[in-house]
Amino acid sequence: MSPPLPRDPIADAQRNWESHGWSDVAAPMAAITAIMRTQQILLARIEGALRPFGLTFARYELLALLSFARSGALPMNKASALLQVHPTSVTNAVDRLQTAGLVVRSPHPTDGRTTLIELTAEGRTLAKRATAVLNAEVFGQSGFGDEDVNQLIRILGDFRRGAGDFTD
Amino acid sequence: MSPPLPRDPIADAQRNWESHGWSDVAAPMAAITAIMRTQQILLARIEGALRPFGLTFARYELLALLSFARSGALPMNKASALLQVHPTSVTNAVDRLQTAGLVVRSPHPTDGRTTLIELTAEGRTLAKRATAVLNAEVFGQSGFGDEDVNQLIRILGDFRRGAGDFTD
DNA sequence: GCAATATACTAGGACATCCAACGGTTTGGA
DNA sequence: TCCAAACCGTTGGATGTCCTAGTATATTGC
Repeated sequence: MSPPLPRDPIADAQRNWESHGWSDVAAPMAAITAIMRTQQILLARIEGALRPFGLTFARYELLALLSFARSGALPMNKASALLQVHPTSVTNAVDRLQTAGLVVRSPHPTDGRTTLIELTAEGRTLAKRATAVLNAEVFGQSGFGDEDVNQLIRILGDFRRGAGDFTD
Repeated sequence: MSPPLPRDPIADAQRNWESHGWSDVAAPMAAITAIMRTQQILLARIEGALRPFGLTFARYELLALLSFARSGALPMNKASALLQVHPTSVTNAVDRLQTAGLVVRSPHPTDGRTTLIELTAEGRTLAKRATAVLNAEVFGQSGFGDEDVNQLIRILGDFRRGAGDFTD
């Protein structure tokens, strides 16, 4: 951990934007930059909590998604759509999870094109243990106030809907 | 662009958390996951706007930072601290910017350990043009309401201060 | 029924990030 | 004064993401 800076670099950037005649977009610039930095901080916390399990965030998300599917199995394209990541990223994650014995690939019974990803028993127990740690160490100590959490869910939900993630 | 999902996958995840007895951390989980996804969307927009200039977001941030330094030059460790990224990331970015003729490395006049990064004339003009495009295409059309922007700046500012980014 | 189109996954390359480790430089305490 | 500790930037290795292209399978239209 490097020591804290004496001043908020994003607030400084916002002031720089304003003094250069870009006042109309200075605030959105600051908000977007803050989102970038916040994501970086949160990702580091999450990956730190998952490291003892040999998981990354991408692989954990896939495990968690499978653990919520009633059958414990999903087609790869479905996983790609629900996680909002590129199909190649799913392929990469499945490769490593399969090597670790946490999931297995199996052919789709009727559609020869699609591949099913299925949780193994070890995968299911590891997902449960990893979720418990994430809940305790990250989500339970997020640093956001309760009301701020609700604001974030609403603001970012509006944004994601507007960006075409979903229609609700 | 894949078509929008019929339902918000993050809201579904929040419901799954609640139905599994993790109601106390379901909301922060949803907020944090939403930040992850929002960052992904915004990063894709930014990189799309910068691609015509041959810049990535990391390289643009460095160019912009240098353009605001009065002398147009900064030590690498200073840039690393202000951008909140690892020194190796700065090394990587400087390598590519220098190859593109946008910055040059120069030795520090008094401290033999440190290297100064300095904007070239082309680097300065490219930074200005790229900023204009980012302002017009990304920051000016963020999709966040004015009041939401202010909320984000405050909420994420509080979070970053609490995470040790700065003391203000 | 067969060709054309669409869909699903894989392969290889480009980038960025982090970590661990390594020489070169500076600083501060013995 | 001198040597150990701290600091600075770079290198190499591992991960993850995206993109383009290619291969195999399904579906559609004539």
